Amino acid sequence: MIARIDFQSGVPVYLQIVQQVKVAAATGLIRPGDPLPSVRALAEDLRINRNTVARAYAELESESVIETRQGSGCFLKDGGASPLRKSVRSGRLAEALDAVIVQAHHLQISNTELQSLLIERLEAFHLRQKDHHASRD
Amino acid sequence: MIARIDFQSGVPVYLQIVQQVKVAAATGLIRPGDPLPSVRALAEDLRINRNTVARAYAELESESVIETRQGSGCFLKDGGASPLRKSVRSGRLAEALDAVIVQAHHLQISNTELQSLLIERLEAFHLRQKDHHASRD
DNA sequence: TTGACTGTCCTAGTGTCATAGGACACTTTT
DNA sequence: AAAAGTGTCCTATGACACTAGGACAGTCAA
Repeated sequence: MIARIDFQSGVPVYLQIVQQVKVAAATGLIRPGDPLPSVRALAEDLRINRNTVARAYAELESESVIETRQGSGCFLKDGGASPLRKSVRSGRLAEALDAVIVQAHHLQISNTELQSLLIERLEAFHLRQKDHHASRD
Repeated sequence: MIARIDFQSGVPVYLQIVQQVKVAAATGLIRPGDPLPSVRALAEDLRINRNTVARAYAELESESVIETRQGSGCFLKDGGASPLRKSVRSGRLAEALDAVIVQAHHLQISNTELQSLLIERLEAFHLRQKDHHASRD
């Protein structure tokens, strides 16, 4: 199962799918070339409408995360050179980080704690990557 | 001016106001006890409806960022002890960081670059804080 | 008290999200 | 060629979020 939907969260279902596919790609649960579940199959698993899954996949394709081939399915793209310039990519990430910094302030979490937490989460991610790698052998 | 609205972004206007008030509070542009612009005044400045501002302020009050007094106005609260336990607060921040990590992966930005960028943004924040502090003297 | 300010409630219009099902084009397997 | 799988497009519908304007309620100073 590639995704779990939280209907209480208020986050649109199709965006939850988008995010979780990205996580699966980032952790190596799915790899470049791997097929994603078919639109109908995933819709049935999650008990949602085909069109909701289709919308998520369309969004992922527009972000160059996946590739869809009419009639055969959707596949994870290999993360070859991003179409965006480095400065643009850094800028986007900077915006996200700024938001996290503000959130940390209101959660009364210090800058050093924030940095430690980032390292901790990065290590957690690395563990998941190794885990997925091991289960392929 | 405490906020600028981007009508193209797709982010609800009231959430943009919420976020920017939090930024203003975090950087010290406004301080505990300071009055916020009145609902009508800010609405006129931003050329949006009163209720949109009112909703933003209601959201900020529910998060204990500001305090509203019927008839007299809205004021920034002092960041006294958060009602949430430390573990809950760390957990929330961890979720936000996880999202950033995934985003970084798809932007092809390495872990070390991510850590450097965080430090860079923290320093930028610190500069803004000192700047606002100086302009009060 | 009066007037001008404050925030708040109520109702309505507009758009988005998700659901639903039918029809279509394409690919792969039989 | 036929069947079964794939993604895509279309329309309709219901629920909810967002924005907006009018009316209302509390506060403060002249």
